[in-house]
Amino acid sequence: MQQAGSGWRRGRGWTRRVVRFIEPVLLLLLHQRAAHGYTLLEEITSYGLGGFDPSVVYRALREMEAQGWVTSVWDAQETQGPPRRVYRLTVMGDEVLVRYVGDLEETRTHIDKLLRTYRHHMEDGEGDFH
Amino acid sequence: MQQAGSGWRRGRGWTRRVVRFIEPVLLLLLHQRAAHGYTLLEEITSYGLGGFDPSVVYRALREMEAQGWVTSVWDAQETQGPPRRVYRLTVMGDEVLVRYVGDLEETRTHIDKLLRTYRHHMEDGEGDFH
DNA sequence: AGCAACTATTGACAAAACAGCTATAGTCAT
DNA sequence: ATGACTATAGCTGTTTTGTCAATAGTTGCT
Repeated sequence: MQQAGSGWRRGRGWTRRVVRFIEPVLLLLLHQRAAHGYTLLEEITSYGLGGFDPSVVYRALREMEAQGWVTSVWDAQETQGPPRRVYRLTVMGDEVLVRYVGDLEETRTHIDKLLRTYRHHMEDGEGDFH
Repeated sequence: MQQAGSGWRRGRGWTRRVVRFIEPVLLLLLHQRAAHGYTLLEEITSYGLGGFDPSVVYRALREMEAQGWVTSVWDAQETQGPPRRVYRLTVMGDEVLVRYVGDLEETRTHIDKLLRTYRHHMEDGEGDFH
């Protein structure tokens, strides 16, 4: 417990924002189209994720497959590089995505409330510290 | 790794939504007014937190005090029950709150993007699974 | 033929995050 | 005194998450 600065988010990786955010993001991307791990690795950057080690994505995919949310097959067409797995959403994965969406809507509601309360409190002339 | 149902959020506690969400919530509440741990424990429920063990809140408060974000004194007026600590935001805590707010705005942006993409994809007639 | 660069995947490890349980203790009403 | 309620702190175990290292196929140079 060091006292460096205000201690704001000391440490390394801070790409994470919401608990298990990578799962709904991957499910959504696979909901749109089947894809390889490497492709997904690039696409998740649009959701504020990424920048971290590829193993994070591959692990998430493997775990989701173990849960039955996605299936994978080796890509038939050997485009370039080693054989790649093509991940595809299952019906169960589709259901999980729906639940994740509902969950994230709730999360957004709470974040919104915090942000609104903060701004509202600021406007009341409490902007200056005590 | 069990296969119970779709495995949706199996386990115990799931009050958590955003990483370290309890910290900005506590900072915001203390920004509004100094308070006791027990009071805060009740107030955080409005932000989707709570339902968990009180030790979670007290631990968070102690850690934030160690970081210098809050200070505490024993309450002079012995209202009822054992002596209570009154927590108060420090200037540093105020700064950290500002950064947390910015961080949460960014988080909300990403959640919004996911939710928008999902709905947009649904409207395109992809509502039915494959 | 050899090697670097790129694509792809997996496993092991370490640290951070987090909640539950337990212990302690003061006050108040019965 | 005893149980209920308020209040705080310490310990422990699990989950989550990120980094590093290992393996390996393909392509393009040289």
